Amino acid sequence: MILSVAIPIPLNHLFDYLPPDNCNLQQLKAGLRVKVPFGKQTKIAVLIKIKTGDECDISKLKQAEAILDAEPLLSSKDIQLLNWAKYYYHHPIGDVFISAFPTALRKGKSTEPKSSTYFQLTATGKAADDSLLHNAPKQLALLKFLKSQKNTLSNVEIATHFKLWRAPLKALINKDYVRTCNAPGISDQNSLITQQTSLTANAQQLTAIQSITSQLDQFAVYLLEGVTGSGKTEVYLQIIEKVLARNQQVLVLLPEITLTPQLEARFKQRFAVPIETYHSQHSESQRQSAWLAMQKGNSPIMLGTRSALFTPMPKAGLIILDEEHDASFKQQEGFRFSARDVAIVRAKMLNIPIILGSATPSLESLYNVDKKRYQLLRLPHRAGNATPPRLALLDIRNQSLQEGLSPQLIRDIQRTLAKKEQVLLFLNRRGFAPTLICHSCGWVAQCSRCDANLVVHYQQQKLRCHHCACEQALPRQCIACKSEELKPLGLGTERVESALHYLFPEHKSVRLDRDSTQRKGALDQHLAAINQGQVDIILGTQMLAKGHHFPNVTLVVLLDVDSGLFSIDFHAPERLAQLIIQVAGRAGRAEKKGRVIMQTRQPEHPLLNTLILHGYQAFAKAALAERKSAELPPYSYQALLRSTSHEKDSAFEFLLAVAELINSHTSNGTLVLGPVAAPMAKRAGQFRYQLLLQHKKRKQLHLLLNWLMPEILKLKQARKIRWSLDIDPIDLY
DNA sequence: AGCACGCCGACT
DNA sequence: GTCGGCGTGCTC
Repeated sequence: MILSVAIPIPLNHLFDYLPPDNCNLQQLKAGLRVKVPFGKQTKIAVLIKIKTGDECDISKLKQAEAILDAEPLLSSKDIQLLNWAKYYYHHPIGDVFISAFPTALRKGKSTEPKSSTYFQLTATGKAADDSLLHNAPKQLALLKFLKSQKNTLSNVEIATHFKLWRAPLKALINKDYVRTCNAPGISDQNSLITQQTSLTANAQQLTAIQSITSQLDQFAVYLLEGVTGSGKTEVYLQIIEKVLARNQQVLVLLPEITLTPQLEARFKQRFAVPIETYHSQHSESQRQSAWLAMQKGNSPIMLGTRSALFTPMPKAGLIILDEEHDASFKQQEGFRFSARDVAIVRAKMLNIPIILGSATPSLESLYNVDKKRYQLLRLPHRAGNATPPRLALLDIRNQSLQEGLSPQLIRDIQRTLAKKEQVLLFLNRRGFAPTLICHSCGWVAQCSRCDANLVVHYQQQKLRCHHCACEQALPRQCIACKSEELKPLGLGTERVESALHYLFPEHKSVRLDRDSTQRKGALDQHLAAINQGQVDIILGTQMLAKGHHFPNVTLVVLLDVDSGLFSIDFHAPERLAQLIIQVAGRAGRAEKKGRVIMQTRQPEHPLLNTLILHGYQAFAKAALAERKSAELPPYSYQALLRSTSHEKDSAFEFLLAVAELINSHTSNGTLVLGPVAAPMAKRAGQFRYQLLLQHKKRKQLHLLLNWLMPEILKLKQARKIRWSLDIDPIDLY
């Protein structure tokens, strides 16, 4: 018998081993982790196939060191999905398979909790002596709490609750859980769902809930388009309740931002079942226990980011992917999968529904609605009395600006402040100024390692590159001509902040960007101050755009909307429109009506006008029409080959060789665009080039790549540089 | 990806 | 005379 295993290295084939000594051959199943010798190292691999001895030459096979799991960690459905992903993304099999596991399990950690107390408790079925827990304050607190419930819990129940402590510690400490959970064991989930009062759904919410819950037993993709504040979460919660009642598991995927705690709180308030969370801020062991709780079917809900996508679920019933347009669902290095696209394939393989939620759906998803692949459900109204904000362009051509603020804008801000309402200013550029220029000779401070200007940071008295780790002291004299006429050029949040101080000296303003919130807890402090009304003007970058509620903000300003209009990337208009709507969503969420002002030097711009006059749907329609006439995705399919090297020529020559390879092969109609220098041709000392492949038929593009990938590995140019393949790239950058 | 082997420049 | 640079090749 031979074990074919996937090893996490950049080689696209399996490696064969003989089973380890004293191993029960009956227990060998795909999905087990195996420890194997590999060259001079040992690696953790995943068992993919079991072959009989006569399929290959046994004589030069090594023997595996150990089988690490008693039962497979991946089911055949999981393996099927990972195999699909490996083909679709043309990525090495071992890398793909290992990405399904939390890092602790990738390193070979045991799936058994190793606490000695745990074993004593499970072995004896008795509650432990307190003195055993002197090193484990959390366990001790839990045990003391459970013992205090003596009148409702038997000793065996105390031990069982305690046994489960790792994953749902908080849920256990919650009295509601203990009360509703007389016979613990997740198999009886119904008793764990709290019958708290859910909010009364409005007509649209009800339609959405009913459409989905009436067909929970089959695959379907629902696009839930809900404007900001329309109550998408309530729809999710009511549907999840139905899925839990069917004794099934739910995976909720969220963008990589700090929204998880808020949603987690809301879920915990609603459901008294264990709820797992899975994101990069958790420790390795926290992620392992969350993953295992789902994998064993012990927990019914997981809230997680992209990396939670492959978490095994023996009782999967529903996948929800919120903010589906968000770019963070695409992995941007290594195995570059789209969690949204793979989640849909997963739902299809499991024959369960998937809900994609967004206030600003991606153009691909709207296209799929058009093609009747997805079912559109709309929540067009804000909950309660809140009215949608009014959007307006403010022409700043020929206006004398004070640090980027036009006279009319300053008057509008003053009026809003006079009404004791808050103002939110958005500028997606941190630092004081993006450029430092010599007024005397024209010298510009540039990064030595990147094709980028250094950004002036006045508070720190530094010039910093926003693309690598480079920084230097702010010079007093021009490096070229020694003149002292150095001028900061352009606008960053730091500069606007100082302008706000002298324009509105009576009013408190706060700046929220990566620099001002680096200190742990700083962001929360600022947000608390804002919500307590201690702040009049909120100024910030991208991080303001998502999720936060500022109920007293009635004026939202995008200081410079033009910078988003000139990108070479065809995704840029879509991104900008989504950003505008998301930022606008921060205004007037309570009773007060909100307005949004966008400063522009392009007041006639068709995209901006369509968005403002006719809304996001109309914008999306127009943008899709443009994509269609240009034969861009989703009307064609793309794959992007990137190369980087510290030598300019070798990065270029590699892609040139690839292009020649394709062109000399057969022309199956694949467009070969490039190689060209990346938009930022040099970054952190590395030269960057790219080659774009495009075809109207996905199938044809993938056939070409099937042939091309092994050929690339044979190219001698490939060994000198680093390269990667990105299927369905979302930024050509 | 690692980690070896192997053949050429600056050092005790 | 060695130490060590990274080009090339292999991993069941």
